[in-house]
Amino acid sequence: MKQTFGNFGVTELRNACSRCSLAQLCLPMGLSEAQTRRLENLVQPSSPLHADDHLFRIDDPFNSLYALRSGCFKSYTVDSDGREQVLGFHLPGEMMGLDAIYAGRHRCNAVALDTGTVCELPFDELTRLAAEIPELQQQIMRLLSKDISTLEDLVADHTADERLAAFLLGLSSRYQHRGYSATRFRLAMPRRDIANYLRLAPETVSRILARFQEDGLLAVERRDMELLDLQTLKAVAGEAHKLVAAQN
Amino acid sequence: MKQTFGNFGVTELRNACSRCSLAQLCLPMGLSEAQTRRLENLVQPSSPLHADDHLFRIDDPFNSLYALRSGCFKSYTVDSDGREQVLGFHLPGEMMGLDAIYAGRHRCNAVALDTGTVCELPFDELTRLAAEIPELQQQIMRLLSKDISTLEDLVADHTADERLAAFLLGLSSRYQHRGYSATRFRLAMPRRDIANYLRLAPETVSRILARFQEDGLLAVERRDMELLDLQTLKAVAGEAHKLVAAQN
DNA sequence: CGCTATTTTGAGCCGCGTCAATACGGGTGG
DNA sequence: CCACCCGTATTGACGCGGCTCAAAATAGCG
Repeated sequence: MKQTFGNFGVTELRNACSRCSLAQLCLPMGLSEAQTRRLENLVQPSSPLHADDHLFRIDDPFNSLYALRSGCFKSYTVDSDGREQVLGFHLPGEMMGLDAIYAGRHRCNAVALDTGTVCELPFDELTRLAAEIPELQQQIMRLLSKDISTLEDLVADHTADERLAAFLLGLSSRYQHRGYSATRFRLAMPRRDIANYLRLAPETVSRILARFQEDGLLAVERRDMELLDLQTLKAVAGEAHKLVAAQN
Repeated sequence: MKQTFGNFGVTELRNACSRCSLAQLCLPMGLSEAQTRRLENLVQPSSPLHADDHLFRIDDPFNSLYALRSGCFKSYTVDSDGREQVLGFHLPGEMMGLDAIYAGRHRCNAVALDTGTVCELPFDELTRLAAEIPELQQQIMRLLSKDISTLEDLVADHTADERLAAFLLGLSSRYQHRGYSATRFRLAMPRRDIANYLRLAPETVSRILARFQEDGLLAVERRDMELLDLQTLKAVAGEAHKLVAAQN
């Protein structure tokens, strides 16, 4: 029974916000049942992306926002010297492409770090619906504003220790909100990407992780991370604990 | 004739977007004459702020966005160690408070660097109007998205030279858009604030300015700045030339 | 005309980047 | 099942950009 055809498939492909477990983290947050159904009608079907598949690239015309449904994505720019600048990691329920609204073209690349699916939201339809549903308009603005807050935290100049501790705590918190363990998780990204995101060298990340492990703050084995002392990690992160390490 | 009373004053106090020279940079951008008049009806009168006057502070409840009408403002946070983190400098026509939408409370302080006036826009009224005027809804989202783009540029890790050159070019461009000289302007902020914004030490900013001057790229005397070689400055700024050095 | 804040200049140092070598691990083919 | 390969991660040695500390110039202001 591997293949089912007929009009059965159409509703299968369409991502139904009203039945999505992420609804309370994602765009439908705060919307009524009826409003959510109107929103889900504009979600475009999309097939899964695999590791290294790009969702969009710099200068692509901006037509849609994307909500991540499963998997983990990375957004990044490439500067004039050809060097990558990681802007954020995205977990299920988070939006991608928000920075493209202003210029009308994508300002960064978005690539899958593992297999995942996205919900495509055509922007003109979305804004039309937002004009009719005040709660949706409000929610879009809140998501945009949240991205600004996150980036404001990221630009603050902190030491390498503070940045890394804050990054791990941010991931922890985001996994927890999604129903996963706050203390044990698998890093979807290589050290190089973590380092780049935090504006550090990969060697520095490696050394600090080793030291945190010596100090009993965590246990890390390649991509497998276990946070052992959240209290001290928060102290190390200092003010940077607000660095939720997400968004664009 | 220094004092005029009576109902004459009421319309004086109200800031009329339709007669404001900044309309094409600010929120009314892209709005029709009629739409602009509806917008200006919700602008709250406000008296001028002087240097060091705060427009809002961290944790103040968020009720309004503010558009700068004249003067120059600085937004900044204070971390757990009591150290300032400058988030941006704001010129006339730019918005302040956008990062507060998400949390419902202000996430930064906004302070006047010199005497200036702002237009207060009550956020609930603004969103109500935005639901009726699609162009306004669009414009608000564009401004939010622009802030994200600006911060994305700021987080990129560049050398001190690149950062400072990009900062000066960003100011130049913003002054030019407002009808002022692109090459001669007065810095509204002390070195300390410039350095903090660029995540550098004030001494570093001072030294680099001295070197830029030796190299004939600019002439600077305290707050008075003249850019002499935009071409080379752009080359120094490299990719960072997009750092418009503004917004939140 | 002194007082104070700002800016500049100098000297030394340290956190983190760079370079280089090694270790590890997962995948592939024999 | 093992040998090999190659990308990822770790570890060590060293250098440098920019920070810190200190002090001198300069300007604004009462």
